[in-house]
Amino acid sequence: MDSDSTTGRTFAASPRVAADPVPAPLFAALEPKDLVSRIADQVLQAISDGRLRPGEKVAEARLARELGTSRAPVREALRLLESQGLVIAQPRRGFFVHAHDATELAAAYDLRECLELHSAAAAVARVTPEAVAALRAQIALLHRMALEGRSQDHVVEDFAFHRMLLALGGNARILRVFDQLSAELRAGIALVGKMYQDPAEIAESHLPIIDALEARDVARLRAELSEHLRDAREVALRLYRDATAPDGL
Amino acid sequence: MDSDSTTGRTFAASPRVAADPVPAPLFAALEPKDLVSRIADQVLQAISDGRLRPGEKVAEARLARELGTSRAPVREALRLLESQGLVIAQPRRGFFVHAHDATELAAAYDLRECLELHSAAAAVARVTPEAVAALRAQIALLHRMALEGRSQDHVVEDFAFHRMLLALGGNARILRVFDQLSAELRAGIALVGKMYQDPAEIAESHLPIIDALEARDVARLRAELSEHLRDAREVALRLYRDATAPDGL
DNA sequence: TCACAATCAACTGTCGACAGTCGAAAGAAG
DNA sequence: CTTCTTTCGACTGTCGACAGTTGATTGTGA
Repeated sequence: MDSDSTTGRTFAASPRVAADPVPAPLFAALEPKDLVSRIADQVLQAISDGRLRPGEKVAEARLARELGTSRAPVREALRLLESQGLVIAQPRRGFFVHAHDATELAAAYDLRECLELHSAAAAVARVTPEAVAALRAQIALLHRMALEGRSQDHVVEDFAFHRMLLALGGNARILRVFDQLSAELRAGIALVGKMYQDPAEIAESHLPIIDALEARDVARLRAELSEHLRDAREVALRLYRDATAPDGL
Repeated sequence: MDSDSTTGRTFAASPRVAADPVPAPLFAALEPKDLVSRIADQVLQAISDGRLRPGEKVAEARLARELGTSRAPVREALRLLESQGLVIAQPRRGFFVHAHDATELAAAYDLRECLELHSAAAAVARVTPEAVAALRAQIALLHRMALEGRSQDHVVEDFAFHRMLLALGGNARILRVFDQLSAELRAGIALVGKMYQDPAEIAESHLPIIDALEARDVARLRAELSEHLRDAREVALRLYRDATAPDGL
């Protein structure tokens, strides 16, 4: 897995894009073997994998038993995920995996478009040949995932690509919002999983974005991103409806 | 206090702007007397008031003693605030009030501009005479705060105005990000507190925004917002530097 | 007086426990 | 056989406790 821990407590940014003016730390801080973070990651994984389905209850007592810990760290981990919108707490009833509706999904994509388009200007201003190379490498990776049929990883790396783009913008705060957002969206996408658009085609569709970035053409970059994201939203919404409609009837 | 609980667990949106297509609930859900939320609000208040200064340690044991509760709910509340970036947990060391630097402050304002400009288009499309009236009423409130010299409340209501504007956009997800963001910014602003720009002038400066909105002129609204926010950022950054420089030397 | 080591109080991470609550299963009444 | 009531298991909210750690204080030697 290439993205960060996605629990909102990001310890180190992706090292592939030297976007921030940080002096490139030689050593990443040892991940403090934080029980809470590990539990949060486990639950996140379970949601992303679809082992925990939307609306399903996440009983802290049961989770603690299975993980072999006490309930205290489990509760804290769930609160962490709650603030990210992945689970919601109903007082005296427990935690439940957040079940999104189409409206929320659309809103999330709208927010995503907002962030990415805004960052485009800064990205163009700060882009370097190395960054472009890294982005192209990421697309190559996407292709590989497509060929190997690893759709789950494909989604992950797709988001990683967009994250790199955002990182180029240099706004760490925006990056944090995107991380939260992508965790949610990935969880939503996990629902439909296999029946995804042709992955190779998706990989392809990122190339015009890189081209526009390399040409330092803000308007074109914005246009390409806008179209790309609109497509992604379209696909996601359609898949969402397909996945939920049969259950509803 | 007019804004919501700002702990990220928003139970009801501001009722003054009928932006969402929600059927206007007659009764707000009774606030579940959630110990965790109340503790989080207390700490948030303390940070906003400046009783807890940036960088200061927030000892959960001490907090629990003073609040008369056990440490468990205090820890959960602090985790909640951690995920909002208001405090940071250092493993085995405890929680500390997040001390922003100028870069982060600028990034936060950048994100804010991103959200508000993006929502402008939707706001224009969905604006109603009632919404405009509510916004004008809010500005009147701002004026009153200015006259009465209640600068703390002035800041709160200023954010409330912008929140109303965003609510008009109809994207609940964006609203959530803004709520987090404004909690952070308010905490930062609380630092400087009294020496704020002329409050009456600030209240005045919102009027062109409403005019552009009423005229349903997206471009003008964007321009006005952009200028307004750039000013706000300028002031905030200058105040920040003034407030921190003397301490540094 | 200053640098360094031993000491110690306070705090964090985690645990197990208890009371109250919720929802489902079991049982009674029609 | 259905519907309402009762019962019961499992779970949540909160608490106090214990072990290990941290930062500061005190004490020691030069």
